[in-house]
Amino acid sequence: MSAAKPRYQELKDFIIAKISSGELQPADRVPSENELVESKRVSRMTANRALRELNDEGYVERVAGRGTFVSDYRSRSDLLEVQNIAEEIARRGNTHSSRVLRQSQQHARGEIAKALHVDQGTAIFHLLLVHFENNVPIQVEDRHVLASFAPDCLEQDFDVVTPSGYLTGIAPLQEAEQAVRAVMPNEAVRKYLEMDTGEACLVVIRRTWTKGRPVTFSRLHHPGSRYELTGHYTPPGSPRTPSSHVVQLEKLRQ
Amino acid sequence: MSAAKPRYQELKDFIIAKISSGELQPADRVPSENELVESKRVSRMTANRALRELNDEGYVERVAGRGTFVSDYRSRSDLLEVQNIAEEIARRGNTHSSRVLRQSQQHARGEIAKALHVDQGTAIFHLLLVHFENNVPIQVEDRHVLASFAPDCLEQDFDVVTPSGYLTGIAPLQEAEQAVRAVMPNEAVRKYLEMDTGEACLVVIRRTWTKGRPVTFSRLHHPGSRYELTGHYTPPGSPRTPSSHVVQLEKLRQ
DNA sequence: CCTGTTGGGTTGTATATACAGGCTAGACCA
DNA sequence: TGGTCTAGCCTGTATATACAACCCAACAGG
Repeated sequence: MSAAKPRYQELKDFIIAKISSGELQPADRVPSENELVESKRVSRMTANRALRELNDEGYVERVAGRGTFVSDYRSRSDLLEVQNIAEEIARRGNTHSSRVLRQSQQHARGEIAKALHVDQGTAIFHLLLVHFENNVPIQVEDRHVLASFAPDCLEQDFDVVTPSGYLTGIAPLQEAEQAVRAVMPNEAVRKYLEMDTGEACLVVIRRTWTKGRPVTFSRLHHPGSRYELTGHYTPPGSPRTPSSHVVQLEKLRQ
Repeated sequence: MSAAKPRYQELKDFIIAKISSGELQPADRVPSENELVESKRVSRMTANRALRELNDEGYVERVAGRGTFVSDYRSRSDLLEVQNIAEEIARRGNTHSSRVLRQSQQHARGEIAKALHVDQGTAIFHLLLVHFENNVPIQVEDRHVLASFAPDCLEQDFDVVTPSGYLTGIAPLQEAEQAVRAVMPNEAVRKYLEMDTGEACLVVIRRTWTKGRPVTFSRLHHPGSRYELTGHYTPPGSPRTPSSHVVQLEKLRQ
């Protein structure tokens, strides 16, 4: 039922389509609220909501008294929305594959128990994976999953892991926290990623949540020379309302 | 003129205050739209806008038919909003100081000219700084500022840099892009940060914008073992509307 | 030529009203 | 006792209307 889409959302999509197709370029003028009222037969409040949300999301800039203009906020940064390594690789036109190095059931301890909000000793399913981009090893993933969320893990053969980055039975990334740190890789990671000795490693520590509970805890190792991690930072009080400050500095727990 | 604050914003602040004071705990019920209409004497649309924006910003969760509830989204992550190293250090109760190692005028080349959207050869003011936390060197900053935005830089003595992380005459961070990569530090950085050989370095590449134009380009070097960079990732299609996915993986330009 | 005014267009906010649809507790019935 | 139904509350959306503040260009007067 496509009619279920709210009209303000249809308006937003209409304008986003014009921007992403290039019909509207950065700094171009976007139809005013009253123009949308006439052309799209909506009330001014509906047009207002559509344009305001597009402003909040960084697509356009609104200036009281002048009008609404396409923002170059998004084009300033060529950040891509990357949900997982497989999508990122696909976006580059390359092929993704992965292989399971180890699978076992373990008991949660220390950092992992804490991250998953469970007691020490809770059953955890552990996977060690390598992801390939065009058959070049590009990421070593160390994934810990709450066994209660993946009860059939040990029975299955994970010779090929689902490329979208989640195990069978686990919902795709709905929400995730990530932290990055620079470390020197251990022997195994260096071997699998074919890294030079002395080359630093960028480790993404990712925790995913399902229905309000943490269910996976992963360490994603990348060759530091090949990848970087980027984000966007908008301090509070800046013109854009959603608090989308994103990249932050924190002291490591000692 | 404090009366200039819109009523929907006053409503939002009122509820945020209750949440941050602890009067409202996660999963507690937030007054419904109609209750706010009565108690705060606003129209239902105004109450709706306040609650909807609080939902978009992750403070509350709304369920049609049941009500509005305090979210634990923010308490899940202990991320801090960090605008600059000085604020971060102050937040920990430590004292920040910094020292200028070098100051000079240079000409923009390559990466810096591109980042600042200027032609090769444009005048650039360059600073090399060390930041200290309780007199422990903790960050080496390599800052490039458009000379046209800081015309009096060379005349001044920057023996102590303004701790808020900006030069005299430059507005504080209004908007910034950051990228992170793991590298091995060069001799100077290693020396100033008192790092071990072989210890990786986490480099934040930061570009700040003022009035829509990039004005500074910095490299912030941290000892990889002491700091980490964290962010929050919310994939598109997730319940919260603002596209605040923030931490992303990108291939380095080769 | 310069300056001050004014009018029309634009966004920002606020209200009153209306209907649709989800959810739940309690009434009601078998 | 147990299942079903409904009234009432809640959010989600949409419209019509109103006023304030802002911006800019056109115009009038010195």
